[in-house]
Amino acid sequence: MSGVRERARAATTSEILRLAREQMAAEGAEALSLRAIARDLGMVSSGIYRYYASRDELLTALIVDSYNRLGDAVEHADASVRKRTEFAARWRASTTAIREWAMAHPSEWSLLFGTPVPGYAAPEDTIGPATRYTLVLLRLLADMVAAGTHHSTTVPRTLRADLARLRALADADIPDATLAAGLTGWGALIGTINLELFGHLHNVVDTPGALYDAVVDQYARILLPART
Amino acid sequence: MSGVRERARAATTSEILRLAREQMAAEGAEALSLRAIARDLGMVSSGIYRYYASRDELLTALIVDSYNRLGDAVEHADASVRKRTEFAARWRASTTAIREWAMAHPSEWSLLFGTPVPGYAAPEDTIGPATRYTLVLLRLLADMVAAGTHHSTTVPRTLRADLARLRALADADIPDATLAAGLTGWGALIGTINLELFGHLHNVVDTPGALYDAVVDQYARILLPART
DNA sequence: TGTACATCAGTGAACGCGCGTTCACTGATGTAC
DNA sequence: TGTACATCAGTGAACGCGCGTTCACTGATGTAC
Repeated sequence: MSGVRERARAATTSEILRLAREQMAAEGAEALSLRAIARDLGMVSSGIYRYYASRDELLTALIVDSYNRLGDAVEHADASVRKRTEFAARWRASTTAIREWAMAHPSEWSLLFGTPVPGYAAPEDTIGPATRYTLVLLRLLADMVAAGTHHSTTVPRTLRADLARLRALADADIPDATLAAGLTGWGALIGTINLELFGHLHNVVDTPGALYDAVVDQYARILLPART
Repeated sequence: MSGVRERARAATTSEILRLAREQMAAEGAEALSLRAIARDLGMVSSGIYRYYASRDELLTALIVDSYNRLGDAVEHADASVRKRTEFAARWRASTTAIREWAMAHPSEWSLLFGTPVPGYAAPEDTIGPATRYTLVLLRLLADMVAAGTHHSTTVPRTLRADLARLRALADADIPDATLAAGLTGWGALIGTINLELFGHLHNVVDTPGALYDAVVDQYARILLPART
């Protein structure tokens, strides 16, 4: 039987995650404390250990959960574009979803894309969820290539092995030039959001959304134009 | 008189900074502890307060110091290109210097470009040093424009006020399109370094230097080409 | 359907730890006359 | 050049704090017969 106990356990487990997210939002990702979560739960501090064996394990759960939420958001945004051949619309929808998720969940974004928590090493479990939002973009590139888009930039030779691996991950025959442009775009998107969230645009750019849009447009121009 | 006392004081003050940097390198930027620094100094913990009034003040000093070191590195790299009209060489030298500094001082980079320390608000003193490395790039743009380079991309209207302010900062008549491309390039450079330093390229890109070079080249193509 | 036992969520006390900061002090270095 | 006083670097003890984790426990929920 599934049982009352099992359901209560699941409920508490996800309540812990919820409170942890709430606490991160208030105090920052590194200030996360098992004792504080227990306090919020109305439970004695040692009780948490029925659910997570250590602080690191909770941290891993949080990271996996956050990557999955980001993945959900981006997948949903891409899927919401009905005509799958409207590549520009899909690009805009997916990339905009990334920034919107970041703005809505800044502390979770910091957990994923900010300074790694000192002493914490992400286990393998995080890899799958971490690639979800990137796979949306990779698939978009693959669809574009299948539809005849191509790029002709030369690519540094040393990058080729890496690009071959990416190609395997995407499971589609995306040319090096396209993949390389995708990678640099990835850095630009994440970087622009980081600049904004980490305060570097204060007194520099008052409308960070417009700057992000400019980046999105710039890479749209690089990635989308040439067809045969 | 300058005096022995004064010189000893200056020596200790910068020794504290040196030990703080060393500690950050070992333990991460957030683990920085006044007591640990005092221990390393062979001084009782309260002694530190003769030199820095609080942890925040030491943090500020560290940030200012790090920005200045980064600024030194980038300024020096740009200045090392004799022919000031070799814009491509200057661009490559300056941007490469940024990544090299980051790789040589990862914890200081995290302090500057990673998740802000929770509860810490950077005071005004940090602004000047923080802009030094960006001013190198802005001046490069200004020199290019003065030599006849121009860009024709359309720029989001909302960004124009921000760009006007940047123009004032650079004290040169750099067109909106050029400034906008510079801003997106900024995000791409910082973002690519962050991806590398924060571990996102593990199992994705084995030669992060090549990826960074690709970004540098890409923005060289965007920023440098068209002349009249 | 009822009883005997096993499971396991949550308790409460304790461990050892390191932290930032304050405070009254000592004793050496510097300054004014 | 010598003395009297002021400055100030560094001491040592103490404050109150919060943390992660362990451990033996109680009592309610679930399971097997």
